[in-house]
This record gives sequence, structure tokens and C-alpha cells, in this order.
Amino acid sequence: MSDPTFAARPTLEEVAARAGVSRATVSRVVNGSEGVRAPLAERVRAAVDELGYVPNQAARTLVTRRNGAVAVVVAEPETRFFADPFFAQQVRGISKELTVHDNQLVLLLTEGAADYQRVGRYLAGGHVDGALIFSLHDDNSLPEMARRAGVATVIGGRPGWSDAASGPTTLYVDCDNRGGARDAVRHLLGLGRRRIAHIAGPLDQTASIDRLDGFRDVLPNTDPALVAEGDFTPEGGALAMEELLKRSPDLDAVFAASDVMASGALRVLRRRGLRVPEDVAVIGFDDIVSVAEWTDPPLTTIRQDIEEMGRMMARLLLRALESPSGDGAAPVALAPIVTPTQLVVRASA
Amino acid sequence: MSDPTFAARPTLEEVAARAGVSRATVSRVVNGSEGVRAPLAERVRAAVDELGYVPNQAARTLVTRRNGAVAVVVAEPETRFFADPFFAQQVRGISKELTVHDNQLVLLLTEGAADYQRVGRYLAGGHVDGALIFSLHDDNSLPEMARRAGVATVIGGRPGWSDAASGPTTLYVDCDNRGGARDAVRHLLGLGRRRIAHIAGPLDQTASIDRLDGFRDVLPNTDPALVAEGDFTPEGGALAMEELLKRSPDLDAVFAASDVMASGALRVLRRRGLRVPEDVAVIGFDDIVSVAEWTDPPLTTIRQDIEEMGRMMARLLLRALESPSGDGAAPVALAPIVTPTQLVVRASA
DNA sequence: TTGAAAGCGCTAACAA
DNA sequence: TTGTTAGCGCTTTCAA
Repeated sequence: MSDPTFAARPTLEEVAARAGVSRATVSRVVNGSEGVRAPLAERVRAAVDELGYVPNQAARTLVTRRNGAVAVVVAEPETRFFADPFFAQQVRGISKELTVHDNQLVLLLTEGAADYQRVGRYLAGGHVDGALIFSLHDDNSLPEMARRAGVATVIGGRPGWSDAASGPTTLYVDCDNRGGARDAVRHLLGLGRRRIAHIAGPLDQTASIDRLDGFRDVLPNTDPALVAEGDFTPEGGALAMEELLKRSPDLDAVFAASDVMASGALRVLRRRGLRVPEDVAVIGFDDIVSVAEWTDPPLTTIRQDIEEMGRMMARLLLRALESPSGDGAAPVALAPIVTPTQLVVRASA
Repeated sequence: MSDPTFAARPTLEEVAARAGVSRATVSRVVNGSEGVRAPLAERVRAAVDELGYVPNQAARTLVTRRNGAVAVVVAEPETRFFADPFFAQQVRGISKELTVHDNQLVLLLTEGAADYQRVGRYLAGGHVDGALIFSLHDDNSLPEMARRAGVATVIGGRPGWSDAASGPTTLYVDCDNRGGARDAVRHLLGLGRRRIAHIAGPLDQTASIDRLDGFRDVLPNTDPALVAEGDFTPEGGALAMEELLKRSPDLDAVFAASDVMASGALRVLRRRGLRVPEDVAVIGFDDIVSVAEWTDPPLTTIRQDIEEMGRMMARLLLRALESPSGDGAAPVALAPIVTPTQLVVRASA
């Protein structure tokens, strides 16, 4: 072994020997527990520094049953996960919050239902203390696996299934999709628009459904020809826009269920020589800054604080981990979170 | 405990009891090792199924010293990491390859040098078997930490420092940035362009330097006014383009060091009423499909197989983990990998 | 306040 | 081929 790299890492035992104390004492100092006299503690700390001691996590986990790690499970083709800035921001928030609480983020990407087995085994293997699941479509098999594995879980976005009467509350974090959609449509109405179209997201996702519901709350009698389904990509937004223009050439406003789709719609409008917002007002959803501020014209949209939602997911999960997890004692604030949205007016509407 | 969730997970011991064999035998069956007679093995497997036994990873790690997990460390503000599709694709490739080999991906995001300590502790804590590091700027502190922690490492992109004479080879995966840049410039020359400008990436990154070097290989006497530095964002590309047009209004081609910057440049050109490619030919680098195919006009670019590079990083690391890691025996193919690039002609040049 | 000792669940010699 | 046994490095009673 010429490589110093492979010098065995020091153990508690060695630190104890060096400091002339017992393993137990070192453990106490390292874990910051009370009741070690200052000078002794000092000696231990010195030994730790000199040896460059770092606790072995596996050994610790074996006895504490805590990993200090949380899985982020994405039940979506990876393509989609990475293509969509929405996830990125959310993961960023999660990462930050976990870091603050000294937890690690284990990323579990699934390319389809075939990978669920693997995820299930992983969760059951006790690698992680909890899971944050993005299960976009109406499929609860992943959360169900987590439950069976005894892993606390928080879902990103309102799940499409309803809790069985018996089961515990499913924790999730979502924004007020429906309310936000209402605000969007009202804004367009306030601008005097009367032929308002909607580019919906894929209608097997609750976010899409809720936004469509919000749209209909305000415009209950909308001509069905004024609603087209996209897929949260720019291409999908463009296609939907073309469809809408074909069906209703007289439309004077569009509410797209995401900024990304709105950007696709804007391209189509420009290509057709339609002016935004003079001829057609356009409003998006999300306020993905890198998209909304860079479209031409910049996009009016409904803002949700995506990164903050990520933080909330992590925080909620961490809190669930702390909680007694018995029946009676179930304590404060272990409930789904729905965050408010906010209209951001730029140039497109 | 009303929640079935918290039923203690079965241990090897319990499986052994149920199958009427010893723990060792169960372990052998579970780990697929030879030399267990078929009927016995069958009985064990049955017990495993009935009990829903899943091995406890912490216990296993404690004795095998293997985690089956690899860290992906990103030494870049998270903003950048997520904003840039380049990373996304690379992580995707990594994730796929790790999955195939039953390894997990632990994502370690750092918001700045302040987080390095945390990463260092994590690596030293034996959580992971190896690390894939994206250390974009000319800073080797993260790889150095990994080395000290005894964690095998592969760098994403050619590192900016050179190996100390003594040290082991630093493993990395990169594409042939310099050669790709030469191809780009030659393509523009072949189109008859003579005033060719370059929008470089941040010049503290080797990828930027190498691409600039490639540009200069072909055009050694370029007017310095024809080179501007960007930052790999669309905004940076736009700014650089404006600067170039101010300094050299007669330029007839631009080679941008990334598709994302090229997209910013295209915006500026369009705004100025310059036609692409008639007035100014534009070529990018990367072939980020979601960008290059969606610009107006679609972008001619230099393709690198980013996802494949991610896979290669993972594969190289896994191979390094297998290898004896002593001195003499250092075996096959444990060397940096440089992948070829390829010109992709679309409409912009 | 400190130390001794018993495991956590598993793998891997070594014996049988 | 199977079982017995000794740890892996740590935390945590329990005694001193």
C-alpha cells in the first residue's frame, strides 16, 4: 500500500486510547452529551483532532436506527425530471433544508414501474429514515411501498387518491393550484378579455386538474373548444396553442397551466403574427424565472414559491421523523401543507 | 403502536429460525453464494418471502466496508447546477449506470466553500464507496478531501491542476473540447466566413479554456476584439454578443462555447435585425437538444454525448472500486477518458 | 462523572 | 455442505 489514502480510519477505540479514557466517554463528547468534565472533554477533542477521527456512520446507524439520510424518489421518466425546472427548484429547496439538519439526500430515479421493486427494496433496507416522493400520476404504489417499509413519507403535490378511512393521513405539500388558476383567469377578465382559452397540463395529474377546476370556477360555461391539453413541455404548449387557434381563431387570451407551456404558446402566436398582449393576452403558471423573464414578451404568471415548497417538504418529513409515531400522542402540525400563490404581472397580460 | 408500519423488520436470525437453519446459511442464500444444497436453499428462500426479510444495510456495511452508494458532489452554487441542462443529463447517465450495478446515488450539493467541510466529513464518515466530483473551477480542494478520506474519485471534466509527480493519476471524463472547437471553426471557415468571433465560457474552467484554445488553433491570429467571455447562461451569451457587435460590427460568424450561450446570442442578433445564418452564422457547443432544436433558427453545434459521459464516469469509478488499489497490480483501463465530439449541422450555420 | 459490557444485524473465517 | 463463533464500530444501560 503505497497510497496513504488507504490508511485505516481511526476508530472510537483509538481515540479513547489516545485520550486515556473509555470509549463511552469519547462517544459522549463526540455526540455532545452532557456530563463530561471540561478538562476530560478537552483531552478527547484534542485526540479527535489529532487523529482526524470521524464516526463511522454504519456502526452508528446499526445501533441508533437512524441514518441521517432521506430519499428523494422520483416516479417519472428521468427525462422529464431533469427537463423540468420545476423539479430542479424543488430539489434545491429540499437539499438546503436537509443540509441544515445534517441530513443527506439520496436520489432515487425511476425510469418506470419496473424500477419500483428496486426502490421498494432500498426503502425496506433501512438505508434512509424517510422519503420524499414525487409521484405525479395517479399511482400510489410508491407511497404504499414506503408505508410498508415503515419509512415516513411526504408527497410532492396533492396525491390523486384519497386516504383510506383507516390509514394515517398522507402528508403532502402543494400550492393552491385552484385558487391560483382563479386569480389568473380573473386577471384576464379584468383586462377585458372575453374569449379566454386554457392550455391544461396532463389531466392525470392533480396539479393539472386543480388548475383546470380553477379556470372553470370562474368561467363555468366555457366553450369546450377553448380547452386543450398539453404535457408541460414547450412543444406540448405549442401544439395545444395551434389546436386552440384552429378551433377558436377569435380567442383573445390564454391561460397556460405552466410557464414552460406558455413559452411554447408564445412562439406559435409570434409565428402567426399575433401580437401579445394586444391580440392575445397570455398568462402562465409557476413563475419559473429563467423562463418567464426571458420570453418575448416577459410572461405574466401565477407565482408559487417552488423552492420554499421543497424546504417545507423536507421540514415536514423531518418533523414526522421526530414525532412519537404512536397513536395518541400525534402532535402539532403534522398535516398536509397548501401554500398560497401570487399573481406576477409582466408584459404578456 | 397501532401502525403496522412499525412492526420490527425481521432479521437474519428470525429467518434462520423459521427455516430451521443457521444464520450463516441464510446469509449464503441471500448473498447468492455457492454451496448450499438446493432443498435447503429453497426452504430459506421461502422463509425470506414469508417474513418479507430485507437485509439491513448498516449491518452489512459495517462488516463488508462496502456501501453500495456513490456520492455525486457538485461544487457549484445549486442555482447553476440546476439551471444548466448539461449537469442534468450527466447526472442522468450516472444514475442509470449506478442503478445497473445496484449502487445508489447520494447527491451532495454545495453552495460554496463553506460547505466543503460538511462534504469532507461525509466522505470521511464512510457513507459512500466513491465520489463523482464536478469541480468546475480551478480548485482541487474537494478531490483532495476525497483522497484523504480514502474515497475513490472520478472528476467530471478535465481538472485544472496537474497531478503532483507523486500522486496517483486523477481520473476524469471529458470530451475533446479542443478538437470540437476546431471542428466548429473549420465549419464556419468552410462556409466562407472570415470575421469569426468567439463567445468563450468562464475562463477559470478548463472546458472554456480548451474550447478557446481550439478556436485559436485554427485562427491563431484572431483579433482579440473578436473574443468575449460569457458565463454559460443565456444572459451571459447575450451580453457577450452585444459586446462583440459593438467592437466588431462587421463580424460574420460566432462560435459560442455552449448552446445555452448561443441561444442568448441569437436573441440579440434577431433584435438587431441581423439574419442568421445569412448575415451572421452561429454555432454552439454541447448539442443540448432541448435548446439547440428549439432556437430560431435551430442551432448548428458540436455534439458531445453528455449522458454517455455520465455513464462513463460511473463505470470508471466502479471499476476503480473493484481494482486492488495497491501499487503494482494497477490493472486495465484505469485512466482518464476523453470522448470524441461531432459536428451537428442544423440551420444556424 | 466515568467505565465496563452488552448488543445492533450481519459476514466470514474456521470447525465440524 | 452446514454450523459456530468472532468481530465490524458504535451507543447505551448499568455499576462503580
